[in-house]
Amino acid sequence: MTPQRTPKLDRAQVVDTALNLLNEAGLDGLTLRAIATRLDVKAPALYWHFKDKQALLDEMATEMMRRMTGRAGEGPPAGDWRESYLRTMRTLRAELLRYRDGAKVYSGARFTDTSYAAGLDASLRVLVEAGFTPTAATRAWQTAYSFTIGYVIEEQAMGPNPFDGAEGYDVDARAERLAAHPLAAESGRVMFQDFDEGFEQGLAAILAGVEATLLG
Amino acid sequence: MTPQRTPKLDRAQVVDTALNLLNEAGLDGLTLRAIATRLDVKAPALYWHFKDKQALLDEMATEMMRRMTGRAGEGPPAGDWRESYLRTMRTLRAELLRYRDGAKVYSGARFTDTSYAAGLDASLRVLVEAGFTPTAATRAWQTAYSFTIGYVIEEQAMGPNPFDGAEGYDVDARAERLAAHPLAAESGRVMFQDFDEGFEQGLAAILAGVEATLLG
DNA sequence: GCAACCTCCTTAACGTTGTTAAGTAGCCGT
DNA sequence: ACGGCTACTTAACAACGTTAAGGAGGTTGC
Repeated sequence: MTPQRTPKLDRAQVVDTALNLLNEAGLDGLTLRAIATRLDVKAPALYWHFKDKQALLDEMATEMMRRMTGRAGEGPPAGDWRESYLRTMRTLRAELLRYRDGAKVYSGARFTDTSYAAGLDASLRVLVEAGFTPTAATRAWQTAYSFTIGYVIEEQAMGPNPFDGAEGYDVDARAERLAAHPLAAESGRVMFQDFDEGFEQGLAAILAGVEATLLG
Repeated sequence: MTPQRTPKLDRAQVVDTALNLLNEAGLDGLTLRAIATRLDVKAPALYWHFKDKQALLDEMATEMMRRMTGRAGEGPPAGDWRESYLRTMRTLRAELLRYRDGAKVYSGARFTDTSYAAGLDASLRVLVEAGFTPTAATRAWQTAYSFTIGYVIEEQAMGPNPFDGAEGYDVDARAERLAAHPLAAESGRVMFQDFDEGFEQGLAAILAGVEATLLG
């Protein structure tokens, strides 16, 4: 009589639904009851599959990471280490941007398995084969990684929201408030307007600096 | 008879108490009721001074920023732009590290006034006077800023907690799990062990890269 | 000298959240 | 046919952010 309910529920299905809901409702709207309703289930049912909400968030972050490393292998093989390095970080940013508050969810979580290790290992190996010591390769990776996370957090907090139609930070109003500090006022237009360019220029600078200071 | 209650309560006092509580109880423990109890007041009283909890968090972030820019002017005057750039970011990191979950609180908030503008303007002016265009100066600043925020978020999530005695991420256990990926395994020891060095090396790389790619 | 008023707080309560306890329908092996 | 596991439901709890209503205490107007 009831239309037909999916007979079982598994972790992957919960995670997928939660990621979809994240995009539509944001991190605030991502409640266990809302997720459960989408799955045609009551909230406590989720506790059969996850220890608590944080475990679900951790699994969501892990799934984001899996999709990211899955995507990193696509396309023509990267030429030198520079191309590989840029591509890894661009893919990371793109994946974080695919979800509303993606960077916040991602940075607040711990991975639930070691599936990230293969991708990380491959990225580091490219650097080591190009002449970096293992330590220097790690520092190079970590530097661009931290930059990307920090950048996207700011971007998702301040930029226009592609999921609902929310406007971004009002840079003109900001510039007016800061009229007494012309450089600071103008900088808002640079920082909060073209996020792609800001990311690319920052990443290019880091690449150049890593090459100059960390490559043996 | 009662020991003596401060007769009035003002925003600054609330913010100061909240920042202290943040260090002792963490972001999870930072509830309006807990803050109010410390101030010898009931929770709804806080709504007289702040529109809602986010407004209090915004004010806390603004206060952190004020303490940071206040501290940035100390010490001998910076020599060249490089020293100024490094000092600004080191001060930012140090201030974020002074509070438990400091980077999370800071990055999730919007400033409540324009008091940050003077410090930002000064930092940018140093760069412009050194030959950066205003746009390039902004990008240079933004790159190191994003890196610092992202780095400290990771640092406070994974590192040992100086406030309670919580141990950091178990790097040896991690290395064991990742035995199949030796570079990834070893990288954990580099990334999660000496956070000061990781920050300094990343910042040095960014400085060099910014000089090479953004300085006219 | 008293009433009106504003400031700043309290008491009480509401709706929502994550989470736990206890029970139950369906299936599976024996 | 029966016990037991799996996967859920119903009911409830404590804690949270927040709002409504009211009250104590000083200040002002007349």
